[in-house]
Amino acid sequence: MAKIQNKNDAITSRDVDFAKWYTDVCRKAELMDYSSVKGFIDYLPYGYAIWEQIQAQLDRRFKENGAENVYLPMIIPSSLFNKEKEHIDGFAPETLVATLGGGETLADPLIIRPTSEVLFCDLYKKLISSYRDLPKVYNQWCSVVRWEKTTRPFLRGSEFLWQEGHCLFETEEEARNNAMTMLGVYDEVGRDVLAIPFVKGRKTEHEKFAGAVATYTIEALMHDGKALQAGTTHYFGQGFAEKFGIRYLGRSNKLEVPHQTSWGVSTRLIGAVIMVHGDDNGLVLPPAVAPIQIVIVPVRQEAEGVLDKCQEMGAALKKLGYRVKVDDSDHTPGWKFAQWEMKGVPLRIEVGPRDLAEGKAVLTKRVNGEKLFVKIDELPALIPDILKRIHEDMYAKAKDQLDHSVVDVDNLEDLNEALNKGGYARMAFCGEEECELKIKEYTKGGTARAIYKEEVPEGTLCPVCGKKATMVVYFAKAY
RNA sequence: CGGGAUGUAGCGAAGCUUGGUUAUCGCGUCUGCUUUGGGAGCAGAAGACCAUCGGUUCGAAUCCGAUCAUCCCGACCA
Repeated sequence: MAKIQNKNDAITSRDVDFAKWYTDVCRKAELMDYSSVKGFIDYLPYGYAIWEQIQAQLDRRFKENGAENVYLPMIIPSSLFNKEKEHIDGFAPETLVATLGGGETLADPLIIRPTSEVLFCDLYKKLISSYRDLPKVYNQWCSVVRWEKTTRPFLRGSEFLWQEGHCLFETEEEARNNAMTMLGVYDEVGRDVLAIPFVKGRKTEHEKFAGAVATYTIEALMHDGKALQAGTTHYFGQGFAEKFGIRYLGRSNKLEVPHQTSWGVSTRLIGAVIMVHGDDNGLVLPPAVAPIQIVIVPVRQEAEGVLDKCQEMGAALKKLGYRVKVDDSDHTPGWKFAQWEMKGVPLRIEVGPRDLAEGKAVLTKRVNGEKLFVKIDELPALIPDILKRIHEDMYAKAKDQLDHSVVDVDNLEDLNEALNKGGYARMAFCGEEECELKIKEYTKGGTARAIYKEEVPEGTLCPVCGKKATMVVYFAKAY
């Protein structure tokens, strides 16, 4: 029987206080710590290792799609930043600006990048002169700073780690395809790596990125019923390129302006993993990003052969490429079980004298507590399938929750009721900003997350203004 | 940025109303012995400029002011 949990180690129940549960998990799974500057966090090894796994998975796919990595400065001269009016109107309120250098006042204050559109434009202006220089598919891994008013670990920080792809193409078609391709990459990483299903689609005018022609998004559903924007891709048209004077000599010997895209995901994905999969025992990590995929816990490790067997199994599994930890610390087995559950390790293997005698081991899946009794000799051959099943179970669980949350409504009262329950509600509307703002006010925070369909049956009216509806949109309350 | 709450050892708290020797307790940590299949037991030990700065006072964790940080609820955004 489970003993009474140590009060100090217990985390707040998910259903009692979801926000508290979230921060408890972040702290107690040792993902991060608060730094001494508001909104800036210390990434601890276990949390950073998750990010490294996510990075590796994304980076490989970006490169498969033609991306090359670059690194641009973290500061932008304000004179340069101010070139694109629509863009700075979106970002100016949340920039951090350096005004002193070496104790001297800077004539042109330096903005710590909140995003690097203008730096990429500045670079591309120098690099592009012929259609032969296109396309350019550059990506940057870096951190950006936005002076946020309220912050939460991984979900919203004054500084966050991300990647930003910035690309130039000859034609609108190529550029639009790139925005969709990268949205597909994000969606795939969600499905195959993070075990997170997304709602995806174009953003409404009101929600789109400052300076973009079109913004596309992937939106996840958290366990508390709120949506989380997990990544966006943008088609910029030629707006930025024109402002920054990027031109090239085209195939017909005329000066042309390239078509531009950008795309990004951030450490917010870590927050999504926590809030989609986590439970009252702590973190639950999908095998593909877990810093430790398998933890081996010896039981009565001082007994003849137990620890040796564990080390031997650990070494064998490591050799096969798995991330394995043999916990030979002198805590009790019960403590270790609880500890590694807190940290979300997908698979636990227990080996004790009894198992040893029978040549077996006990396997426990973090996602559902399912126990398997397997022969130690057969273990290496069974692991791939077991981890695959864990991933599939996690995805199915999340997909089920997402699918069950979606309801179709056709008036404001039903929309409000649906959004208060949590999850997504689909409703036709006209797409006008004014109506979107009214919806937000009426539902106390409901926003358009993504466009579900770009067309509606003949005669469908917007429930807000009564004019012709033009689209069906996923609405939700969001982080 | 508005409303609310909080800040005392690595963690969680008591003490503050009504100022007064050496700041209390639990967990964790360290040492030793016994333990080990769901957060072990006993014994001993170490660990705190009471968030920061300033003020009131003979004397401040305690009263006053400012600042900083964290959490929650709004408004704003990845």
